[in-house]
Amino acid sequence: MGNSAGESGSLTREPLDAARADAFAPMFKALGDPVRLRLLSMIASARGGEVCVCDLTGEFHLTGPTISHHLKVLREAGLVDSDRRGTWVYYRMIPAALAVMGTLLETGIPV
Amino acid sequence: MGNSAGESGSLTREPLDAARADAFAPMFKALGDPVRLRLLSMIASARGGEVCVCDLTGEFHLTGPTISHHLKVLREAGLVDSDRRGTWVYYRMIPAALAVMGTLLETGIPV
DNA sequence: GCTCTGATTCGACAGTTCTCTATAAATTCG
DNA sequence: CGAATTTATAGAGAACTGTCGAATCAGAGC
Repeated sequence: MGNSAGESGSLTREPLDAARADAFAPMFKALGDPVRLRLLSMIASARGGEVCVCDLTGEFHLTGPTISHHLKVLREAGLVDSDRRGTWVYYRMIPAALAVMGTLLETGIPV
Repeated sequence: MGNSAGESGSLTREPLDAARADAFAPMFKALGDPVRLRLLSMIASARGGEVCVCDLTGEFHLTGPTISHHLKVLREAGLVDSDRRGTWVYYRMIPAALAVMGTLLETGIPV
């Protein structure tokens, strides 16, 4: 890839350059809202690897359009993908995205 | 700790409840800005474990107050801590915070 | 085709955020 | 003390965000 921020990609190894920061920040930003964090968690932990929007909406005291908006933010951040099957729309996680973020946050300190 | 979201804490294991989402979202939100992502990276990767604000400011095309604002956001999110020694203020990472976030993002899928 | 249901888009509004300038606080040094 | 330096706070303005209600789009089934 030829980047200058280390192959491990960890934030703690060396300073992130501006271009990479611009690329990664939107992912963190997408998770920076409690509703989206729960949505992603529901999607990521769903049995079968995907979940219907109809099963997400009821878990929040929010209208459909608002849930739809948050799902769009997650989608545009590259964290999830969706596809329609008949009447319903199913969302699934993009595992590589979470992996990238997780790698960025590695401290090298055992938890 | 007696939580209901699993000891591993991973987002992918089971859905995050609202209270935990409220607790964790601000950390992600704090990293959701490219300037703060770079600031945290500079702080986290600094030799000696800490860095003087005077060494951060020059790396951005932003005024001092703006950098100060972003550092405050990182501090209030619990990601960094600061202390003044003489004229200068030094910031250092709180490693446990990054570890918590990293654990949340674990997919169980080897990178 | 018409209607019903599920999901998204549109338009609006209150609240928040990012940035700046100006000012203030903390500390050192003469 | 007074001046210089470094960092933080206060206040303001433009831009963005989260939420809603209304309208629209996509399919299923009569």
